[in-house]
Amino acid sequence: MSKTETTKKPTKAGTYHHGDLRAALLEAAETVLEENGIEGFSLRAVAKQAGVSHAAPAHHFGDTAGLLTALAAVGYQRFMAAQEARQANAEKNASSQMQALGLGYVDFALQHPALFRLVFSSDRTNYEDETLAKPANQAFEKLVDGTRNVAGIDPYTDNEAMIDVLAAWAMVHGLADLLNAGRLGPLQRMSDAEREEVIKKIVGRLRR
Amino acid sequence: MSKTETTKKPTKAGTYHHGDLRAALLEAAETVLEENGIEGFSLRAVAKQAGVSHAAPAHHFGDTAGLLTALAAVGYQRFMAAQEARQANAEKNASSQMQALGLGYVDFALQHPALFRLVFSSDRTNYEDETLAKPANQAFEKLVDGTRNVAGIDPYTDNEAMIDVLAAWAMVHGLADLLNAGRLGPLQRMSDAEREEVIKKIVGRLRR
DNA sequence: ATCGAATCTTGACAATGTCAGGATCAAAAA
DNA sequence: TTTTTGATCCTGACATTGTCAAGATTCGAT
Repeated sequence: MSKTETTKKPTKAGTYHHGDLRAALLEAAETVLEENGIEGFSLRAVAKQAGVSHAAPAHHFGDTAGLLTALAAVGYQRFMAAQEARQANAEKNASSQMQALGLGYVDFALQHPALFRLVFSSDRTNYEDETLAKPANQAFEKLVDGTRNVAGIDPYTDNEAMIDVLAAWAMVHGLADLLNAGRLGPLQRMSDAEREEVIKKIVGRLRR
Repeated sequence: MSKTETTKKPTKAGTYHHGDLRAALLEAAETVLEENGIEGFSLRAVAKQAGVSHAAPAHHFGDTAGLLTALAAVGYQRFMAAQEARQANAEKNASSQMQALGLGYVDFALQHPALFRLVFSSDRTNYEDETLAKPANQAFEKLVDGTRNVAGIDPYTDNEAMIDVLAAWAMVHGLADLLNAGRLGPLQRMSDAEREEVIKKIVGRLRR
């Protein structure tokens, strides 16, 4: 950014070294992913979007799986941000906060469809990588916390409460994934408000 | 099969024309899909597996999306077969038959993981194609029928019953998808019998 | 028996992921 | 200040992929 202009300018910034290419590549990757979908994702398209050579990403992420793994970690930030936004606008009692988690889950799927697939249904991410496993566990912990507050019991010590956790996760995830896949035709064409009411009713089928 | 052996033998059958290449390609495609996963799926690998030239599939399916769409239709046959197998071994009352639908759903996901993804979470299938839309609707009708038998009301005329349909679908689909993605660690390492008990408990959270 | 259409092959092209080797730059070492 | 070392980024190459065009082969109807 602050470097003097050199003769050749292989990058937008005019410097041979980019400065923060890793972050720029992640941003470009998110753009390419949302535009082309996960099956049309291309490493070279990411490089072009970032204005660097086609082999540049390898130095920061290794291969495609490495880049997609790092991008999935970013996806979890978007995911938890969507949930926290819902929680901030919801009443502070346990059950409203729990419902907000579910609505945020669906929000994320609808606002970032390709990222949602990358995070939850891709073979090209490596969950053994700590940079991805950590936010994934954080997101799960939010669900466990919410359930603990509603049920009044720690799911890690009470099996029935852990069943509640898994049931809530499965229900909301299935709803989000089917919506994302366009498999719930009538729901897709509703207004946001209408759809939200139906979603609340569906999730309301979750009882003990 | 019954043709006389010709001099050159570009195909396994020894004939220039294969006879039923379309079916052979579908079979090969299913093999390649389960071996390489959906993201490693390759048209040329399918052709090689079937013993024909790399461009042969185009004459029967157009492009990759065409082949995958036809393969997804096959997937729905596997899917409904898994459900019917469960129903055949279940008690004949409405609620047991409904539970069997769910268990068959999960069976399909675990027995055909890549096919499951192709059917439910792929951008490369065309649901406007009648050959795919038809079995998809058939599968949905099985769910509607099951719910009608349990609730005693037609979901197409009663909104609450349709909510039941969607809730059951979302719950079971989410469970199957998360299991398929390996995101439910503890459940994965259980024996089939143990896992089935937990699954029944989770789905049991579905009440009205 | 012949002709047209369907079936399948061969060859080519652009695009892709990945690797090897070289160019450039920043910052520590001298 | 100069040198050096390692990180950063580029160029070029290769095998693989999907798709198209054109030719070869076979089937079926006339």
